[in-house]
Amino acid sequence: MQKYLTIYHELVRQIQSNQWPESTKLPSENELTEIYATSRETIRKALNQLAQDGYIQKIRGKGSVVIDTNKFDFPVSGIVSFKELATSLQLPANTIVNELAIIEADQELQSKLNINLRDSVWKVVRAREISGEKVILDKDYFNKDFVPELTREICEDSIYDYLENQLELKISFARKEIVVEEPSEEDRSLLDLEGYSNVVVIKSMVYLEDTSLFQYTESRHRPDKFRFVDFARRVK
Amino acid sequence: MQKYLTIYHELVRQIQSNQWPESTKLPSENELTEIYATSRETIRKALNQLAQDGYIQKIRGKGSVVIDTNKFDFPVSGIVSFKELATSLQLPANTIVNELAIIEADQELQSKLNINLRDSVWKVVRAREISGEKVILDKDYFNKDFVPELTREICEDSIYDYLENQLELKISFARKEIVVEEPSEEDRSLLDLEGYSNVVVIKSMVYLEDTSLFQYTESRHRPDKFRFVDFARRVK
DNA sequence: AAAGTTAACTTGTATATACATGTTTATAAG
DNA sequence: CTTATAAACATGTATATACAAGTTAACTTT
Repeated sequence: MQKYLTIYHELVRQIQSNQWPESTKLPSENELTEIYATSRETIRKALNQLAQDGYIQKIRGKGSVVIDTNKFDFPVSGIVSFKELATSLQLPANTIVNELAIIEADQELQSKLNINLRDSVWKVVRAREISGEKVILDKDYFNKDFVPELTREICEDSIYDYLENQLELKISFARKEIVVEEPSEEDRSLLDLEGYSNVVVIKSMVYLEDTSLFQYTESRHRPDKFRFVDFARRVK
Repeated sequence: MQKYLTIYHELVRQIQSNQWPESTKLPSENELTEIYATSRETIRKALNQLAQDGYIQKIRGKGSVVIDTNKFDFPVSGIVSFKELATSLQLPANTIVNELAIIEADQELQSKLNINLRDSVWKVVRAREISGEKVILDKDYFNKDFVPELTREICEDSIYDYLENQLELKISFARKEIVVEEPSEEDRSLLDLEGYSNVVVIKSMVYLEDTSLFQYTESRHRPDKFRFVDFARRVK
């Protein structure tokens, strides 16, 4: 593994375990250079990643200050599977597979997945139950060229785990859009909507390392259980 | 100005003006090194920033592929003032200042701004009108230690412009949270809610370069006019 | 005691080099 | 013509050096 990523993960672990508490400073770049027996540029790569991800603020002349990472605030930005999220938050979560089928792309899917009309597409509809309430409906569509096979077992566990570790797809980046919509008939029948008159919808187009678009997803949330947390930097 | 940022901005401009269309490749790092008469590391800094911001995908052995940047999709992630957003989207926008006052912090503000009870805080309430409809209510609170003075004129134009260019505050990063709430009485009276029974609320804590917290903001949106667009990378 | 100056230390930028690793193209062998 | 090999080229990582610029603390001067 790469040195700078190893150091990055080590420092993340240390910050999360409160070894460097909030508003204290990390060792200086020169000190870290000695601690990890490496060059300053390698340390700087790790520190810049920490700053990018909201763990530290680098201040010229002073050092790297640890900033408050609310450990229970889970960043829903980024690309994170439901299983990863549930595991990391220790949620009592459960997945119900409502539908698993190969369909032909209609005009809408055609544009969302950038394929031809009537191309084959995997459609997966899953309800996510948290503390016994069905509050999220995930509708996934996969270009069958990249995902030839899918089973109910995979969908009940983790599709991303299968894609990355079995199929060895390199999932790289996504464009996301969050909007509020009226619940569809499907939402009403598959979710415990409790009378809420809106759903929050996260629409994602997910790309592989070679920039090919392989997945379109709509994640439909009951509004009272929806929470999106983000870290942002002012652009220079 | 720094070379790598100059090159970054130049390449952003070129991509946005379609000089390098989507799914074509930028010149190689070595070619860019010659074009800009600089070192490869400097070029790589600029390219890594482009990748981070979703303009290109770097592929080892191949090159830097331009990825589709929907120019009309404005990223609401990041820290962007309403005026900057309206200008860049060429929106017919207008700001109405409903309230401008110095108040004493109550318990809630105390925790949101990390100050003492009864410390002085600027409170600004502004409705944002787009195409003649009041669809966003921005409630800003500023720690008076950092913002001693505010006028109605500043609030009608751009507070951020004033903070950065007049007061020379270095706005650096923010933690954001998006939730859906029931409209308050204030929302109902100051917005054109048109019967919508929810508002989307973006709560932000904004920090300066030296990690001091100086602003808390609630941006309250009518759900049909709310749209959040984001670019995300899968973490390694 | 207060103010100014310097020295040491911090992060930021730019450059250069070497090698690793993945991709493509041209060439040679069968 | 097909396959295998090698060369050229692409990005990725690690290291080293030099200097710029902001911060802090010690020291000197007044």
